[in-house]
Amino acid sequence: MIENRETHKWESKYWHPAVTADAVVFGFDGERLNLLLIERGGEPFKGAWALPGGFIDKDDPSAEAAAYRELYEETGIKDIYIEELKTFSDIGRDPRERVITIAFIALVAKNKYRIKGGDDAKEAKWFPVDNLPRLAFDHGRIIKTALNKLRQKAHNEPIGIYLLNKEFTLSQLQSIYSAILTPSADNNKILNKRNFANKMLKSGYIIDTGKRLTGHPHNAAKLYSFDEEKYNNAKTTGMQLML
Amino acid sequence: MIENRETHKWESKYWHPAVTADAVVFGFDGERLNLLLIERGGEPFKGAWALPGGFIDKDDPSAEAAAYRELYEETGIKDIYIEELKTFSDIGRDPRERVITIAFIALVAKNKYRIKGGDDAKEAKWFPVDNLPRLAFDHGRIIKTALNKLRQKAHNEPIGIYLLNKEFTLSQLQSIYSAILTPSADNNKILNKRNFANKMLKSGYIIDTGKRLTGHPHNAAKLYSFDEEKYNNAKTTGMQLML
DNA sequence: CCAAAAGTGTTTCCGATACACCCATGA
DNA sequence: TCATGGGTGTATCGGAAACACTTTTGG
Repeated sequence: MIENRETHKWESKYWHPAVTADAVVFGFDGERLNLLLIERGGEPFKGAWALPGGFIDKDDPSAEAAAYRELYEETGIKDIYIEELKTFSDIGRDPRERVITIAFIALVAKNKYRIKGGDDAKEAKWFPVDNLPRLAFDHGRIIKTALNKLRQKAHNEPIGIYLLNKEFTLSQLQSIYSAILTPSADNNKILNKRNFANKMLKSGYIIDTGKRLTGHPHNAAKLYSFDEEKYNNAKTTGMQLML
Repeated sequence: MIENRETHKWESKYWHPAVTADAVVFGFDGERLNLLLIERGGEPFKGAWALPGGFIDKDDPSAEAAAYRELYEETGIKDIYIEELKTFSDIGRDPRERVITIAFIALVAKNKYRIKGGDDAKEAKWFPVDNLPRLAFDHGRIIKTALNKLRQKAHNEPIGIYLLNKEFTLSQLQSIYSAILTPSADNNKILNKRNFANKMLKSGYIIDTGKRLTGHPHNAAKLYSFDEEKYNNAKTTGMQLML
């Protein structure tokens, strides 16, 4: 959110609302699913934490581009997976004026970035999804919606990929799925190492790089990468992709 | 879209765009998937066909409510399944001014309504999805997106239900899935009567009403209904719902 | 030498699929 | 009586799940 922009004026037959683009940014710390939030410096909800985002500018090419821009300005994160979640348009979401929010889900390889406070020196910080601070506006509801969608998607799409580095081990991938699906019943199915590996490798777009990850007191794990092209083919051909 | 509203004025630090709520309304004529469109009476795109919808009013409780209201005003349809699809926010979507559109998918039991022209006497009409007229704005793109999502959802959710009356036969339901999934490869799987029936009945939320549909030169088909409560339970418990 | 986690072979079992056949009805 | 579509029993096959065992490495 850039301050000190000149004032905008309108006159129209139709009402024009304020519109923001906010992102629910998920990361993975190796054990739990995390969420990137920004501490609010001013009223309303001063001191509470909010989703990265802000008002769409008339020069933003699209809402998605706005979410991307805001995220970069506020946290320095870019080059990530981003996808629309849902709009939130109820009356009373913001005490100042009516605001329509277009919410996005973003998936980041968390360790790839050292989060810095944004341009305006507000603090950005990762929180485990099961231990969130006080949230501003209706962002708690947005996060809940995002979590549901993420869990849903985990069944059909290889989203875990986007939370890891380009090269990853199967157990890293598996622990992500555990973290995402934890409250769900079908936990046990995934927990089996053997079956998880089978499913991933059979899919055809998890590629063995030949490299291995060393440095722990046990067998060196194989490093895999994700073949996006093969995945896209599979996606347009048939279905039944993940777990 | 109600005309003759008083003029709105603003002044704000942030830009405020015009926002519409449009619905991609699907129906089923017993054979093919249909789409409800409205002929445009004025410029731009005069004579082309557009999705039902219009500008969100400041009194609409939400974007979804606005889509619902517009649909009712323009076609008389209400009490239907409606769900958000995606927003479309590119520059240049509307030649007059920048417009952000929140698009919805609606599913209707087509034969339940006799479509009348709306308040403003514009014509509303059903078209088979594979034979659409000239479309206004970027509505062709929106429809394409909606079709993809519908096909996607058909695999995981019992959406076919919403295109039929409260009571329906299994073959009606099956022909809907054929119509939705037609271009897809896994057509053959569904085409088998036996397996389709098995899958539906095993799910637990397709209930035999005990009644039967007579009047054709063959066996009277059983009428089923959809148990929404059981479905919602199944949904929150596990997954793997449909085809 | 042990603990911890990687990696892989194999059996079992259930569910999806395919096929087949009978039934009811109106023309 | 016949064409049409509804309804249902069941054998087969493949893939998911469960289990078990070996391997590697740092402490």
